[in-house]
Amino acid sequence: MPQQKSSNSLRRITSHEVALRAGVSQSTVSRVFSGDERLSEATRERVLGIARDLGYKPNAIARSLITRRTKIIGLVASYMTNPFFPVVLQAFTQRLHELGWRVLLFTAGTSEDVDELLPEVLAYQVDGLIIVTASLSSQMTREVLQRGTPVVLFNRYAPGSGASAVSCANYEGGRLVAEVLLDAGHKRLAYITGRADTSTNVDRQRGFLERLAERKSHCKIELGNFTYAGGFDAALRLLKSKKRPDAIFCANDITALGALDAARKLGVRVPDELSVIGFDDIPMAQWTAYDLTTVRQPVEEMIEASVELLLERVNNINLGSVLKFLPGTLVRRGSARLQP
Amino acid sequence: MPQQKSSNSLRRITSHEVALRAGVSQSTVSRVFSGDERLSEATRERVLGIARDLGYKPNAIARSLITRRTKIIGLVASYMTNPFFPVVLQAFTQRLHELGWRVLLFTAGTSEDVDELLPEVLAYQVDGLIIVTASLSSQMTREVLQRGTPVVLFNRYAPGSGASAVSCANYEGGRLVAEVLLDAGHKRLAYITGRADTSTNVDRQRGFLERLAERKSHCKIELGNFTYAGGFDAALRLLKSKKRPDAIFCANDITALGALDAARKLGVRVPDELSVIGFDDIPMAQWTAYDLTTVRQPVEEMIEASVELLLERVNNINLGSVLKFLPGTLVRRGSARLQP
DNA sequence: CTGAAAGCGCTTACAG
DNA sequence: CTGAAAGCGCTTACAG
Repeated sequence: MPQQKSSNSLRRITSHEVALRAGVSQSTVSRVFSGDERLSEATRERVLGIARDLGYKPNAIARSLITRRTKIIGLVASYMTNPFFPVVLQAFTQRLHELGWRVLLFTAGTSEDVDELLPEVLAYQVDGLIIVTASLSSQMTREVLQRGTPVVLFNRYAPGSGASAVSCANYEGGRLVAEVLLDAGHKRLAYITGRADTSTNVDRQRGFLERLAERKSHCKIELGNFTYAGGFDAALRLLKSKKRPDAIFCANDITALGALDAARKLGVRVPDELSVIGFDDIPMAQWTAYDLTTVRQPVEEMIEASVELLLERVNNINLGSVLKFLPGTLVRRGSARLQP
Repeated sequence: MPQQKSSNSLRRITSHEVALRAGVSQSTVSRVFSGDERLSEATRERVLGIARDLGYKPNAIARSLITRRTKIIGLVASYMTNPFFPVVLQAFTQRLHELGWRVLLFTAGTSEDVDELLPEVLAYQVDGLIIVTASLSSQMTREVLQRGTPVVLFNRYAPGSGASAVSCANYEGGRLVAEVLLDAGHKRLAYITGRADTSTNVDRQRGFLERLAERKSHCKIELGNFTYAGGFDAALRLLKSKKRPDAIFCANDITALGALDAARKLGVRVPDELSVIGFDDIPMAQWTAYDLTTVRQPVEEMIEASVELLLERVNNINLGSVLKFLPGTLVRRGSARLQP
């Protein structure tokens, strides 16, 4: 097949050309595609037919300029190494697409990156912003909200920032884990932390410790940093210590998988000698090598709630901010010895 | 803090307002931000200062309309359950951001979804398209290319479609695995397939089988579907059969992890009784529970090459399509008994 | 039910 | 070095 000449096929079709061929005004063509009611069936059909023939589709950029709505949501994500986030990302884009919105994606390593990147996102006039686990500086949050762009934080919250947020009820989740571990008679408890600057870690830890305290118990704490390697190393330290724990609660699943592999390496039998509980319920928690007992985040409901909160505020900028905490549920698998 | 009135802060600042305050024409403001050379330092500074005070940033949508360039790349991805793709996604957005491009994200389950979604992407006048592992129908590919939007396929290719593509040298990778397994004296080989309709699976399998045939060997084949569960079940079938294999090559890493867990469940010792080799080198391949020997895809180079191919074609639509295959490298870990 | 016209917020020849 | 003006491709009052 010879190299195809693209000279004429390159011309993007506009509503003017469709109008010309259909013998109507450009306004009429526009009305056909903007869902205007008052149009005779005849003209609508004719325009639609010609548009189809020509492969015409309205230019969303031009439409955005005049309507001052892009129908684009900016999605800022980080920590893609945690398998929880691809799942979340996928669910968000799926849901937003279903509702007719587009997603402009930003991934960031650090929160400074986010602050630098955000003006670029805003230049594209996104109608709203979803921040998945990346953290926004409170100053930037204020700026964004001030220009009338609603923000929803997912999996973290920042009270007083003006941003709405949807998160798992991490505090209650932490309490729940403390409860079931104590109920099952565990005596030497440990917690492997996530990043100290995240509300997820802070709340899970606080819930766990507070419930332990209420029941006159306590626990060792090791740093884990929300990573597999962090969990592995932390568990190694715990399991090699003189009074080895008989139960470890990990700040999230990926940490717990590391802890389980540490136990496996040391020959510590799970769950007979050691119970391990995580948080998230990522796909790997079900893998037979792990069979991880964990607190499941209600991802679907969290996504649904986030999108709803955001789109409400896109439509009505005057709505105040809302913090929403959805309860997690304990998923009992083989990595923890619990009462039935 | 009382509810803040947003009535006036909601007005988006335009170049007109900046011009007014700076006592210059709107054209001049525009020139400051479009990097026009011929401007006195004095006016440039003054405009910049006022813009900063007002929080002005050019509206990218308006700019896109007039320049007919959005600086947006559409990224279509699927199979987010395979940990390889989040890594790729992250790397792509990072790289494109560095170069000043934005990413409009589309995730799709099936290829029919992609075909349906694509016109929506195109409505936003994306300057180029990267398709990560999702498959585009050849008809849709043709349409996209015809309107002058270059396409790069990542991790698959479609010769004759007109789309450029970057992929790992999967065929050679398959041959390499055959070679090292035979060299180490393995006698009973098996291959666990991925999805039959993907070039990655087809090429890895063909390379593996052809090299085996050249060395007068052959292998069993089981269906794995590129998933953990698929790998697990396939390996279970293989390992329970009368003539149990002593080496399994898996179409990708996630499949191989399933296979390793199947071996673990049956008490088959790795690598003494069984060698397992994967393809990709996902983060989990390093986990101590797996320590997977695998063919590493040169992700960084592949991303770099894809972005380069794409942007070249964005700048010059007349460039022909190019298929690029980058060699993978064997990463020797503990899951296979190989010669040093 | 339909058209002419204004305008969204920019860039960029064209003059000077 | 700078300004006035046209125009990117739409939507949407305003008339009729």
